[in-house]
Amino acid sequence: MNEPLRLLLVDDHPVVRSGLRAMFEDSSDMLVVAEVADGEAALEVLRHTEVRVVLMDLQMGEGMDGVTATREITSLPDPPAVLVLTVYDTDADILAAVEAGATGYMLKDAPPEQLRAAVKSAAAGETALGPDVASRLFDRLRSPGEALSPREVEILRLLAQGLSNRALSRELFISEATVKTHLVHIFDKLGVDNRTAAITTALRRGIIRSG
Amino acid sequence: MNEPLRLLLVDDHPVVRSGLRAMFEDSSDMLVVAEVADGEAALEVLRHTEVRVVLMDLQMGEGMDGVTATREITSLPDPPAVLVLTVYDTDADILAAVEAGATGYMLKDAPPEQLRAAVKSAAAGETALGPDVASRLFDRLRSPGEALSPREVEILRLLAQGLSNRALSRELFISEATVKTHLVHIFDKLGVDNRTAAITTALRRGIIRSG
DNA sequence: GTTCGCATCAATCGTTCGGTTGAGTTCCGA
DNA sequence: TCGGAACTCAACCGAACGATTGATGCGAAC
Repeated sequence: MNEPLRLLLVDDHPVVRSGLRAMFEDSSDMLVVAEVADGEAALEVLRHTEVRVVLMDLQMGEGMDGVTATREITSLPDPPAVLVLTVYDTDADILAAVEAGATGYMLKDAPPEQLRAAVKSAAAGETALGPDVASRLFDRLRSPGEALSPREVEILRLLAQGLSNRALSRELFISEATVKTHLVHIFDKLGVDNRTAAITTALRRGIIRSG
Repeated sequence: MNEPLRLLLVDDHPVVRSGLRAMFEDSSDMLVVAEVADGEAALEVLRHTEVRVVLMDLQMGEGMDGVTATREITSLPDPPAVLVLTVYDTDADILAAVEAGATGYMLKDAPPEQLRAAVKSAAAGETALGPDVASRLFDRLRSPGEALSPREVEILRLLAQGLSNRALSRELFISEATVKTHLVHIFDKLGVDNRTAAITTALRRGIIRSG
């Protein structure tokens, strides 16, 4: 362990970047070689600088978002490890990051030692998950949670536009009775009992997206 | 300006706290006298320590949330200024903080100089608002009768949790009739005719956030 | 000192929603 | 070929929702 671990910080908040920098500069075995505010800049740095671990925020106001950047980075030849560092532990974010090739997923409320340990794990190619994250992933895998059928997702998507049952039926060329049947199944699978709760739950789980 | 400005940092993220600390320690005219992770701890510190400005995060995983803490702090005798520092600029967050007595409202993606300037403004008793925040508030004041009232935003926020009218009335200690009246106004102002459409419209406009 | 916005409550009424039960189709895999 | 999952439809009913009308108190603005 002669050479320090070379890190790249990607976060759109100056406050967070300087906090991370301070945190890692305490360790003589780590070196922050650059810090940038978005995905494009991260890729640019990686083009001409050797980096072992990228600390990646997911939500970035403008520019390339974290998931996209992670996907791009991990598809590079001889890529650095990407350790996602975010404030959200929602299923949608976690799954998206893991699917994009993230080596680890930590929450920003983690204590400094945990973060440093996670960076070292990531550098060694090991998966590093925060405690909450690990349990959440585990829950998900253990109980498939009754996956929604394609038709049900379609209903949910339109439901989130604020359509009534009648409007839904017209949009999908089915009867209102069928719409209601689908809704019953959706409510059941999501563990809710009305359409508004269904929408927020679906958004949280990443089943649908708003916008 | 002999004595440095005494600051208290309240944020549940160690990373952010150390980032803020680093940011303010660069200025010899500011001094971080303590940093804590939740509202209760903040109040405890204030009991025996003189502080001029409190840097307050709104979202804190456990313990007293930022709005409540702000309300408590500003109701103290000879209270310090509370400068809210968060990542969200939705009407719901901003209005709640202002109602609670916050002196300023800044976003975490603000550059260091802006943050330091905001702290000084707050210490002088002046309101300090981030650019996006200011324009949001400005829009409201410019068009009264069209923008949602604080109460309406509050209703909307709970509505997005999937609560029924009855549940809303219980949560807010008002009658179901009043809830319905608010909903009528909300629907009217948002140009929708049901609660699900109201939620998605409010999310899209940044009036509330999901999660 | 009156107007206006805001928040509160009440009563009524038609509509929509959600729960229940039951049943027909197709299609795929065991 | 049998069974199950997915999608479809129907009828019923109580509960929740949304629209309407009307009313009170309060504070800030003008």
